[in-house]
Amino acid sequence: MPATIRDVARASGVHISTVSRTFSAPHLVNVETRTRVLACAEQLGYRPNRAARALITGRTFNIGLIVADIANPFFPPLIKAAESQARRHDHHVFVADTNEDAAAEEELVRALAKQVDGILLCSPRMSNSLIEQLSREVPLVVVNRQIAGLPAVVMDVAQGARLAVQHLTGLGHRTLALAAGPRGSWTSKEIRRSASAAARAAGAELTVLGPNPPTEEGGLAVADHLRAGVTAVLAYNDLMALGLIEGLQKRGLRVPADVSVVGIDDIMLSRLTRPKLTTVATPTAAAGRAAVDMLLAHGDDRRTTALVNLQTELVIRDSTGPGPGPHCPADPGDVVAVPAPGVASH
Amino acid sequence: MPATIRDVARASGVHISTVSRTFSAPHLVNVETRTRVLACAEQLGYRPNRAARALITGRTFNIGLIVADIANPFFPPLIKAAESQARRHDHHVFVADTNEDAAAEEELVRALAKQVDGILLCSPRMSNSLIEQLSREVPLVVVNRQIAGLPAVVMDVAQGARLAVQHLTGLGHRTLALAAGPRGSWTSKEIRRSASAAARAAGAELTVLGPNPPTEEGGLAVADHLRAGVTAVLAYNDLMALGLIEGLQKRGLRVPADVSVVGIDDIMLSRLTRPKLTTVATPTAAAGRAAVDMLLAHGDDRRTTALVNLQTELVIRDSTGPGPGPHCPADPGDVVAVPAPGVASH
DNA sequence: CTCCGCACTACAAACGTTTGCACAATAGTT
DNA sequence: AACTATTGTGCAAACGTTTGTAGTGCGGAG
Repeated sequence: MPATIRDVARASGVHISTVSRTFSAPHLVNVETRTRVLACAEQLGYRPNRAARALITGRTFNIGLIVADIANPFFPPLIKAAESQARRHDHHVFVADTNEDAAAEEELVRALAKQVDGILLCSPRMSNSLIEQLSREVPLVVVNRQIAGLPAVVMDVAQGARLAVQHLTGLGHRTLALAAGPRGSWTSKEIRRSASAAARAAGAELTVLGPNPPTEEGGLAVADHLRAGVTAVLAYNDLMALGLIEGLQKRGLRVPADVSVVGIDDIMLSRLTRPKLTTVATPTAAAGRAAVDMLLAHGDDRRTTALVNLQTELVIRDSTGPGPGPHCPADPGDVVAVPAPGVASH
Repeated sequence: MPATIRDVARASGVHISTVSRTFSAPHLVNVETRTRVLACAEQLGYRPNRAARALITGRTFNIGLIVADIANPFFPPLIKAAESQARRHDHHVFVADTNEDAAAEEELVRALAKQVDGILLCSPRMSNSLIEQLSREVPLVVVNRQIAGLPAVVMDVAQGARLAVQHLTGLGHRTLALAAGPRGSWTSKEIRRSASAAARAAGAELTVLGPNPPTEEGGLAVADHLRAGVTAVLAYNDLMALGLIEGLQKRGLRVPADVSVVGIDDIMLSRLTRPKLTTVATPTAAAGRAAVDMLLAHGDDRRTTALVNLQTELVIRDSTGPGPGPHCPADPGDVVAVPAPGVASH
């Protein structure tokens, strides 16, 4: 029923190859035949069939986007940005949700592989080796994970975690806890590493609680396992931080009077809660755009296994306050900006 | 480079058609050849090329999902549910975001049409007639809009709005306002109609403010235009309600002591804010599942232009309190349950 | 006048599948 | 013994494109 290239050819009295070229290589066809063809195409409502085109060119003009959990407010801005950037390159986006399940990730990558020109793997929970193997089957850009030899976009959560810990120790907190994220999360490892180092450097104690599911419930659970004496907690993400606050308040502790809480991500949510959450802002939209750009540039120049490292920023709101120790203002110091390629230009 | 059906045929010493049938009609091929073929396929890492299959069968095993704004927390649970339901039917999901723009909707439907077996159009802003026209080009299921003759899944926001208004008038509020949603939203019209009727029935006054963008900012703006004397506001959605509360507090008004606020949607967010939001819960996940089921059943039996009307529910939390008038407990009355097909069975 | 190059277009072979049809071989009826 | 089913497989056409190659007609250079 829908018009094909053949219908257009018949209507305009040319061969199908001429119609094809009218769309894919206009400069090769005489201007007056071209306009005639275009007119017929327009009138018949002809739209090239991408499946057929993909079959012969091998390019689908689709990209896959695999996330751990769409319902986690961290992802939608990233998805949205990736999508609009993809559209700018005339691509469409398949979104898939793994429910934080490593096995589902592998299956989805394989299922999507044939239908897309490449896949954005966001916050993967798979092993590095599996990711490397998959990247041989389909172009891959990894987001929120750094793997040697693979193109990746990461947010500098290490820097963010350090700033957060410095902020807390600067406020006089000496006994800190880290509510870690899920097993398999590179980000969680980074945060742990960096937060531990920063605490040690400031002469504070930091105990790690976890792994936890990166959700409100995960944060709630942490509240129950918090040792007495802990006066400040850094959470793997905002959702956990909010759950944690909820849990602390349920137990009669006040935030930030009794316990300070810092999140990571700066989801929209965090501006609306009471107290407003102090958090490490991650540039998720920029990450989405940068990842798409890398994926689509990848074809031109496959050697470039680039790494984009996006700067994070500490946003101080109302969930952190002075601790028991001496108060010394944090040193905003050595923040290093690494602009994302393809982001600056827009 | 990737193995094709031909490679498998060669390896297992049969014709390609036999390989094809091994996957698409296993009962037609001898069990021992079948196992041999499957073994070869497995070993070669063969995965059928969906584009090629789509070309000849006309079925892509993909569905499109078009939403107004992924970053609006209302949508992710719907997307997630739709996706997992689609996967249960061996389908994948294209997600597209229109940025609340009617023109983008049309373009996206057309662009996706050839790549999918059908499209879920969520909260469309287009005109009815345009939607009807598009539904002739590609199978469509509309979510959050009721159009005669088209399959649709709607949430019974009319009922929800009525319950909300009854709740407020029952608390003694006499001067109400409705913060309307965006132009072109069927849901907003429904809410307006129903809320007005309910207010009239209770002898209360209800003024409509809007249209507004369905965002936090939209709600913030409404706070500035609120007439003195209004003691209760029903918002088009939770995001606006939260923005509204923010705005009211900025102006020194307390919620619910001075003004009561009710939202619609019950996004996760609403449980975490202070005060916790009283809201009309909409079963978004059920809607996503039901819509997918309708779309995929649609092929079997094209005559059934079904309508699924999902029940909503008033969730009373902390953002509503007594008004100036006499307090009379609301009548929970005539709540009608319309279970979604395909939901009950899972 | 001939030959070359140029601009344009037609032809046909692919891309990886599915599927109606024909054929062979086997088993079951008369 | 010659039939008819039945089962399994091969053959080839189709799906809607792209693209390398060949062919046409033309203008200009020699």
